[in-house]
Amino acid sequence: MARRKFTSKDVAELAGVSRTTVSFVLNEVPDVKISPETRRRVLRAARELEYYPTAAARSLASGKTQRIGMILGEGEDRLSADAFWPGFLAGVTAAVRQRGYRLLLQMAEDVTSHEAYVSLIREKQVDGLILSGPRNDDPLLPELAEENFPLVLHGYLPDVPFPCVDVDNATSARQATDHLIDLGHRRIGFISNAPLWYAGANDRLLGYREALANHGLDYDPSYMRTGNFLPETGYQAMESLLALPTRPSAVFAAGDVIAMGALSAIHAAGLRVPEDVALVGFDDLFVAAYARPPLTTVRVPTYGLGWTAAEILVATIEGDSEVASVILEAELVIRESCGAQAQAER
Amino acid sequence: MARRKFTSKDVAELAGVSRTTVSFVLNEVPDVKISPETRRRVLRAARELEYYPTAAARSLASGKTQRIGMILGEGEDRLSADAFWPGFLAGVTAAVRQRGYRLLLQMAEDVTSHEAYVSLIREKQVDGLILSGPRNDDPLLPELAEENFPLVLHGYLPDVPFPCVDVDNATSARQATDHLIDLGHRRIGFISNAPLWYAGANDRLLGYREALANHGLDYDPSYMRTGNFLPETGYQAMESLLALPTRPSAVFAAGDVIAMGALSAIHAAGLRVPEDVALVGFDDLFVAAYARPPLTTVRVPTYGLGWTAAEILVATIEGDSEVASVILEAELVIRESCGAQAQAER
DNA sequence: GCGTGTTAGTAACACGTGTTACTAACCCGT
DNA sequence: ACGGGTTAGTAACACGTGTTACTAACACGC
Repeated sequence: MARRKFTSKDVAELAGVSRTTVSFVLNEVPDVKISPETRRRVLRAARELEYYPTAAARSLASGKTQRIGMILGEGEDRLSADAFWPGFLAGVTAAVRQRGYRLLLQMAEDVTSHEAYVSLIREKQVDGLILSGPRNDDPLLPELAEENFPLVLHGYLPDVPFPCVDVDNATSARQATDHLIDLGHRRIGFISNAPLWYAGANDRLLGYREALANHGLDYDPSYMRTGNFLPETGYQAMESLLALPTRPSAVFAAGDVIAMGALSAIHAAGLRVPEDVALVGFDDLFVAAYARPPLTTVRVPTYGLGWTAAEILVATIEGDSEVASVILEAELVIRESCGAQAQAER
Repeated sequence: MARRKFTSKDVAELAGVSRTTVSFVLNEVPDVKISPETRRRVLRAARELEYYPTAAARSLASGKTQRIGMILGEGEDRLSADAFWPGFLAGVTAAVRQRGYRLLLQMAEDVTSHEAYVSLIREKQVDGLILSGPRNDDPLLPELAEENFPLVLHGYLPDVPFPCVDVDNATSARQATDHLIDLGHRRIGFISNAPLWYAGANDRLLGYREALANHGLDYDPSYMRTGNFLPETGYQAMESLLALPTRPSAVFAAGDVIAMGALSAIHAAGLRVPEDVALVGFDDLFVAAYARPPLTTVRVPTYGLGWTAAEILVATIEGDSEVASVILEAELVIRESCGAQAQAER
């Protein structure tokens, strides 16, 4: 059967000191005087017994859990299709571990029901929370702000009292659209990656419109479609764009999953990419590089976003400083679907 | 500032009962008599104070954490590329949540160092563990077995005393190869998804060889290559296969990521899929359906695997019964890269 | 009226740690 | 020799819950 679990009391007895001393030594409490000799005895005893302090007892006594929570707010169908958050999660776990924390992962079927994370917070399961894909109508956010609960949002929201971590969606979308315009396109369609009440989706639309405006092009709403995470929605959106009297010569699909659906629709219509329709995506998922043709897209530093979010959260928890939102750079990755390479060869 | 956190003592006072009674009522302890009247008073008081029991205190007293851990053992580079585990993780979280548990996620840079999860277990952070991609030379496994620590392995290992959850790699690989043979191919190459000391990778090779043997075909080692998770390794493997004096007419790439790399290599060599080289993958990642041509592959029920692993683990923890390993079915998904559709149209 | 159950509830201990307030011993200058 | 400061360490309480052993009140059969 399971061998006996040793407690700090056992360590204390073996080392011939009090339990208090054991705690002082193992936690390296500053400003407390312990002779090198006893310190050594305690460490040796702890090692000999393979002593690990019980997490629950430690939490209870100290009020800290050394855990942070992360809520994935999107539906499960999206999760399976979305290659975004593996990188994000990898970044979070790496940063969190380096700082001596652990990660509690929770999925919420829809973001509106915050049932998922109130209990996490109220039960004191975690010291802080990373909230991914939040909506600003969540009534719990102001309350948590008032309590000074450590919270970091992934996905920028205006007018929230929490630090946000995100990519500059508007600027990146503008650059992607600029690129298509520079290649000579004038009728450029847009397919959003998600409904526009997602701040990120809306920002990408704004960047697209800004690029048009900067080049004296009118924004024509009939060239705009909204996707909804899944490739099928991209397929339908592109189908409908291709059915227009004068179809766009290029399309900016503001998400690679959507772009993959759009790509299928173009091929299904018997058209070629980029000759008949140029295409640019967003996210640089794994799939983008291996599409036919390889997809020009905006590379989002998922790992960096995760790492940064976790860093900020831990800093907030430990009161290191006043931390603010961080906006990371995204980079346009030019492959073949936009037609730039073909044009360059000419 | 943070509003005062209420304890069960506060609930007891408000309801005019003892703290013990509060505990009995809220935990619905069986075989204990509480009058409906007081039960109602307690529930009302708890609701009024928005009482949530503190997780740490509960764990300490009961010895249960209501948490399970999960270790992702692969390198981070693989994680970013791999669309396998989002589905798996979604399945785990869903099952776990339904059973009233939470999920602690931990990444281990390499599987051999079990440093990552000994502390999880010894600190009693979790009641049980799901280990993904384990190796059977881990010296800690026998020790944990002796302690009866609840553990479920994702990825089948022979001769381990723990329940495993996996897909039947050998059978599925055999079926995939059968399919190519049925299409008339005789020179069929093989590229593994990972080094062969991964049990899963080796099983897929065995299935491939079994199919050859069943049809009276010789296994020719010069047609075998080992991939290593990343698409580049698939690219190189395929390049080297194409350079053979008589190149294979079909290739079974035992992982979609590898298959994508292989696909690139075939195109780069100026050859067509499936006309010049037929290709079959494994996993049915998101990318498979959107490759050009769409990839014929083996669909692995990632969500189901995750769900099942979690179910088994919780059952083990709660001592529900003696549970054994579960092998789920994988299904061959026929698209275009194998050439079956083209052949059917003829 | 009296033992025997049953009902409804409670007092008290256990869980394993962090941390504050206190002390005993020793050093040192005068 | 003696007060004041430093060193090295400890006793005791706090954290918030689960749970066992106990009791007071009441019903019931005879």
